[in-house]
Amino acid sequence: MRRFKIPEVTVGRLSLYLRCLNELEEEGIEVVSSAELGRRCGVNPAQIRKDLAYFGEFGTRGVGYYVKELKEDIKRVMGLNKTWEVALVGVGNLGTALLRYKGFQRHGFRLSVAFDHQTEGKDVPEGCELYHSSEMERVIRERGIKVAIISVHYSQAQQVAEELARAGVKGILNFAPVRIQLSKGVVVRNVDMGTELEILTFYLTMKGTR
Amino acid sequence: MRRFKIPEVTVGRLSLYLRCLNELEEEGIEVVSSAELGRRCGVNPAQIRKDLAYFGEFGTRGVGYYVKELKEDIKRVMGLNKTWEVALVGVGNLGTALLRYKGFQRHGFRLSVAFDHQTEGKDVPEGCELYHSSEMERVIRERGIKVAIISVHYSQAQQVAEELARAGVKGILNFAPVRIQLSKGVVVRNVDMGTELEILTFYLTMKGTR
DNA sequence: TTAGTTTTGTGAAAGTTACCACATGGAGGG
DNA sequence: CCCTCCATGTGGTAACTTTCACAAAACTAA
Repeated sequence: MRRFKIPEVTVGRLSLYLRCLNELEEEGIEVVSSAELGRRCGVNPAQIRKDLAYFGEFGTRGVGYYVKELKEDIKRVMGLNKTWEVALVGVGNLGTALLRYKGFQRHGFRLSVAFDHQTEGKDVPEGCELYHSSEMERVIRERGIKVAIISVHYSQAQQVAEELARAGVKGILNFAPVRIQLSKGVVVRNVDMGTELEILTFYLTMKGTR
Repeated sequence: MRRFKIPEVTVGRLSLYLRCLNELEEEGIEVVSSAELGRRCGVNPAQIRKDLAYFGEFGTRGVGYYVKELKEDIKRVMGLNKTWEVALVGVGNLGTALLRYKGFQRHGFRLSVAFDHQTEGKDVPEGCELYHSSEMERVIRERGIKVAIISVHYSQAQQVAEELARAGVKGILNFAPVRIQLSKGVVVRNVDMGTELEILTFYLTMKGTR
């Protein structure tokens, strides 16, 4: 079974496995079974094996998976064996926090450029260059950046996304509470914190909390 | 068809419909069909009707849905007809940004207390009180807060979650890159920005970008 | 009242995703 | 070398989600 249509849930779990494998490696564990991995990250063992089977055969029957190897295999499959340059658009509260967020680096992402309508008085971390929005298309095109984060006001998100697409960006992580509509060719993922909280309160309300 | 087990995707879409209904209301549109609503938020009309059917009959055949009514119905179903007090734990980069994020208020959430190990020199917005972590369990219990956001370092997330659960919190929105494990009775939702970016690069890699 | 139009609510089909259960094959011991 | 043990890889099935398609209902107009 090899690379056809991979469900999104599977890809999300790969990322989860990766994190878990990193922990195992830190603990000095060299081999892990799908049963143990499943226990650790709360996924059914058969599920794990099926997920991995989309991409090849990584395990050894009767033994399990070699932690280091599997980790590298998943990274390769997900395109994480190289560093990705990422552009961030919208250096407000959230944008600033994202720029300073250490987690991205750990995953092999480098937020190397940021854009805003207002560059005065904005403080970006070292290694990141701040440009005025009017330079966005040019800079992104010149650097060949393929991934961008949108953290602008929701009223501008759609427009910014379209501009990013024109500049050659192929993947967008959108924090604005809007479902961005783009012609295909660009992958958009939405992180909507308002919705997340609402899903939470829904379940609390169902269970009669409060 | 009425309240049994509601799929999580359905709940997420309810939140989406709500946002769309707000826009319709602002535009002065009073009635909307599932077809039009579906077009606007990119969801199949039958899907919308099925989603709503879990909770009752809100439409009028041959007419559609009254925007204002449906909005109120969805808000009621999701428990959004009242304000929820929310506690935030971990006032670092991300925590600070979340405290200042205006989006939560719009959805009827009030971040009224924040906790951190280090309260000196932290600047929280008006209307929000900052306490030392050692006070967390007491303050949350006294105020009867049921919802919390975790934005601490991942190494502390599990422990904080357990403490929150002891304090009576029933819903947790976790921004730390860890799958929190709690005995049932508490709903946990994870927002993992690293994973989101990884899913993005996976699809770019598949499509041969770069 | 009746005929015509429109859009809901929903049973059933189609399409996905998760899980079970077991044959398969590698590893190690005797 | 063979036999046993063990965990993978996978066919089949169950569970769940989405979509189709149409009867039922409401509104309109004559």
